[in-house]
Amino acid sequence: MANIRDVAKAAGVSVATVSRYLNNKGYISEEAKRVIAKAVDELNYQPSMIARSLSTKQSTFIGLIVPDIVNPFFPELARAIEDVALAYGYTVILCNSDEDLEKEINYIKTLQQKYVAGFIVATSHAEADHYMGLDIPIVAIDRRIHSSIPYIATDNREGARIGTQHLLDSGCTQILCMRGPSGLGPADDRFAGFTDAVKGKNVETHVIECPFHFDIAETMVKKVLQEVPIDGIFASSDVTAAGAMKAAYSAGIHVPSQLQIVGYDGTMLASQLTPGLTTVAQDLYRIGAMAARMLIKLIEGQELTEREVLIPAELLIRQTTRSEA
Amino acid sequence: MANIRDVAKAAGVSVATVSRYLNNKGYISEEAKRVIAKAVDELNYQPSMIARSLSTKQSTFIGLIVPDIVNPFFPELARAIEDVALAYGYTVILCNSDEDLEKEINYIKTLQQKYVAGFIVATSHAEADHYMGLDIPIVAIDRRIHSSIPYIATDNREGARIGTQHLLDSGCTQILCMRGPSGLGPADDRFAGFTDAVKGKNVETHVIECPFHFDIAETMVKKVLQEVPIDGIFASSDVTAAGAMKAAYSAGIHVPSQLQIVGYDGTMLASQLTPGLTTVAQDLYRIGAMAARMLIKLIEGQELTEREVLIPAELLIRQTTRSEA
DNA sequence: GTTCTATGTGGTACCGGTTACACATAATGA
DNA sequence: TCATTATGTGTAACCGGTACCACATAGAAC
Repeated sequence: MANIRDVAKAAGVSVATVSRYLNNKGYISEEAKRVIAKAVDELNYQPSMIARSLSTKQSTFIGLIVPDIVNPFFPELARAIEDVALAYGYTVILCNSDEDLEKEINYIKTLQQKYVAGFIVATSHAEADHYMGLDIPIVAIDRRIHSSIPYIATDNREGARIGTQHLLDSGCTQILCMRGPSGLGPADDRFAGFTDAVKGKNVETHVIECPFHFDIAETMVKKVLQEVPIDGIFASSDVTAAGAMKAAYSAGIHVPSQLQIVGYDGTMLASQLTPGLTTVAQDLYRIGAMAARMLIKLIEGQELTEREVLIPAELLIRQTTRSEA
Repeated sequence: MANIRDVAKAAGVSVATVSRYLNNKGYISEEAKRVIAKAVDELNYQPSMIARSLSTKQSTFIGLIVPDIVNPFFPELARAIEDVALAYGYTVILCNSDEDLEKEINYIKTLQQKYVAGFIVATSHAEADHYMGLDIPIVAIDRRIHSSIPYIATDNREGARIGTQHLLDSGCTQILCMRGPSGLGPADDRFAGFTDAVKGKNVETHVIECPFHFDIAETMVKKVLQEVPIDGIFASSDVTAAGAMKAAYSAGIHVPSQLQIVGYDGTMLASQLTPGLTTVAQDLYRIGAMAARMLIKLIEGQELTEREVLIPAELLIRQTTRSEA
């Protein structure tokens, strides 16, 4: 592979001029541009990003740290991030943290060695110390890390309120709330939204704390259905809602005529279930895209207009609820 | 951040000795090791991978090119690749090609500039020219690129045969095969497996060609159900099977008593549907892990024992089929 | 005519590693 | 005893860019 000196020689100019040409920096005559362009083309020259990074101490890598890409919540986010990163000439590095603090710290260390330009992080650790020291831009998605770190997420509280309200509007009077793990920001927010919606209303509510896991959700709901009469479920994720649907099916309870269910997330899963799952959809793509744009702004030294962005959620009414009021 | 010269100075040795220490190469005295280790520790020194790459022309980046990470087939693959990459000190770069040749070529060019060590590619382009020239190791997954490129996939033909046979064993006599796009390797193989299973048997078969898309599958199956009597469906993906389930539901046809369905892939979706989808599971994690291990072998100059690996598929019997023979 | 500024170009130190080579010294073998 | 080999270390060129600085030249301003 040709290097910049080869190009300079072929074009009969200095490396400095070639470098200026490549970066559109400083003065270059039209004649020089012409002759360099020709040389670049003839030699099929591609500048080495590695050498450039070494020299500028900057790179075009973005580290994306997610708990687990297999969780259907993250691929769409990753996709959005990748799309805008590509548009701006960046490349994304995928890291699965498994919510493991040590693994996460390790990744950050490794990627720092590789000169990543910034991080987009979805994590839930209370300890954010390891993020504070490093002088690399960071944007948090889904879960807030620290007040000093820009943060983008769905307006979970309002989203959950809307979802629960829909259950109310559809005639539910005995509602089960499958809240997510307490202590986890988004899960807490959604639970708060649920509470907002039912407060003062004439409904009986039951609450269980359920991890975002299909099998566990199914088992827990099965048990609840045997013990308490329920005509509506607000699940704080599509996966747990799917578990609830399965539990209802096993118990011979028909959805939505006997039991109505609202999920949360708006993943593909919700649309592909039978019957289609009514869910509170997060605009995952928009969150990811915005996070990427913000990070790139930070990387390129621009000021952020907002440091905390809440994206509204949208209720997608499908077949697990009876929409007539 | 401290560099190697700082460490050398602090330890009172030369940079060459420090470099040898870092790479476990050549002779170093125990005394030198001790004093360097101390300096490294005190300065919290981390070698720059960028500088190392520039010098050695090697990197620890692996490019993973998939059509779309949102397709539930790929996250698990990506996860496996990332896991073994991490174990070997590599980092994976995520690229979505959208099956777009130009985008793919662009990615390859960009990543070459960034000195990636190798590629893992899931693509379906007939033209593999752009992969031939580059002297970077490549491993293909799911879809064969070229005879010269190592390839790992599920034994799709045998998998489809098993899945179809299960339908036969469960008493189906009028089977619809929802085959994938013709010309696409895995889809063709699965169709061949279907044909293997029904050949010479006393069954009536119908075949439709259906892209791996939920809505389209639903629409197509709805139409078929109106036109032909069917008691079994072999879908060549879980997503299309899910579409078929929805179509059956809309038509008031009960699964599995009136219609049995077998999917393909063994994604999360299959297990989270109600009723649970019987499916031919690919060991995605194993495919990914093996691909990564093969690629790393290639990168590190080792010989491959096998250049083509077919991983057996496994039938997961759930509730969309009646297992009694 | 002199000073200033805009335009254009080249030389080269530097980023932070690796490694070929030179040069020691001690131990081994003939 | 002398040649050979194993062990240990340092110097400096090199990887392929960037960018500071010096140095032209030409036209404008005074």
